[in-house]
Amino acid sequence: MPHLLPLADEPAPERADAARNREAILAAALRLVRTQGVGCVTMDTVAAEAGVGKGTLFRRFENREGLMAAVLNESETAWQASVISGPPPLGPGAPPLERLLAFGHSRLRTNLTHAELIAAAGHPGARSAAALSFANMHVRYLLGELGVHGDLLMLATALLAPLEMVVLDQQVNAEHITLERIEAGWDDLVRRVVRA
Amino acid sequence: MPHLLPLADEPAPERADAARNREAILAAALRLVRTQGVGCVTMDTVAAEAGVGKGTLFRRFENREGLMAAVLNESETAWQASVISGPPPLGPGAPPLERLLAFGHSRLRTNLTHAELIAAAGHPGARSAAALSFANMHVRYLLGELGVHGDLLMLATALLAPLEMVVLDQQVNAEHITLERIEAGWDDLVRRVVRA
DNA sequence: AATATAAGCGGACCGTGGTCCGTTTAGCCG
DNA sequence: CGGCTAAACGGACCACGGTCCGCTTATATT
Repeated sequence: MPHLLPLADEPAPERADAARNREAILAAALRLVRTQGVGCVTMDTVAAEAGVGKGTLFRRFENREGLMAAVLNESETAWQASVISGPPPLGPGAPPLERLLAFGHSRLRTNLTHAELIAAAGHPGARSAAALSFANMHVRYLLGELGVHGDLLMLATALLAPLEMVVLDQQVNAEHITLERIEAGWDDLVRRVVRA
Repeated sequence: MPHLLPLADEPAPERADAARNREAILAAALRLVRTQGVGCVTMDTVAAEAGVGKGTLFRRFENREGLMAAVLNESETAWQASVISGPPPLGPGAPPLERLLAFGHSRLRTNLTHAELIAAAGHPGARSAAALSFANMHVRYLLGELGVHGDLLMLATALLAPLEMVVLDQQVNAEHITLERIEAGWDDLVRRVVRA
């Protein structure tokens, strides 16, 4: 019997070898994505590169999408940090409207930069609500600062939606709309929503 | 040498057996989707059900997504018809704002209804720009009627974006937001954009 | 009707994502 | 330190999407 009773249901601490493997896999995946491009990274390849069996890989990361989501998360985290505590106008210090506009532009570029990875991470449900929910929370906060009234959750979602890759991809790759026009369009949308 | 010179580059008329097979495949796919659900419909199954070889199937419909897009298209077409020439407020006859609101609600329900199929048809780039571009054009038209000024293409895209399945799925399945709230949120968005 | 030919056909084959299960090992306890 | 158990491992195995290529057949032409 264990000395310390498990409080609530802790997700069971990861065994040392498990942790080591998780890191090895993530590192391998990151390396391969960088060198070969997302498309060429197969699960077998990653397993080989990480020096583990395929089974291990699938136990740590539920499936390919999960692995890609984890890889994507590396950069996502850095981006979130720069939103929370980076230099203005993206970070704190600038007036709310400027911050909101900067946020949109930054998100736009970031998404476009990681387009392949985002596609491979698939369905946002899989890539944890985390990313999406962070963005939503931040926009909601800025809308609040701007004195906007109404259902802020919905409003934030509406502002974020046109920045989703599904939409962006269509605009950029099928309709050949320039980045500038998309940015301008988004700015316009924001101004209409906040009635500035 | 042919009697009639090909004007421009006609896409070469489909051979009779080819046409027959295309229909057989589509019918089989439709039947299977209805009875088994989208997830259980494999390409082999469809081929078998249609009584054709796998190769044939892949020649007619580039890939699984293409086939699903074709199946989806059946209902999509009917929906488009009801938008263009159905009864008001969705169809013509009602004032533009009412039509726009009705359009959003209808689109919302339709997307939710075909959620699985839309996911299986994947990437909107594949499911031809057609569907998306029809919706965009219609919204643009209604915005024009409403006397909205600005980059209507972008505005229409912004209004359509929150109705995309990626967004809806997140809201309904992860955040458990009610349909009514989503509708209300969209109505609010529309009113802000058109400044009604 | 006979012939030519390009379009179409089908199913063997392949790569990749994902599962399963017999074997190994980390962590704990006496 | 030796033994025990649950967790983790790894690679054989499977299913499904997608390709390839030798054979068949619709259609046009005479």
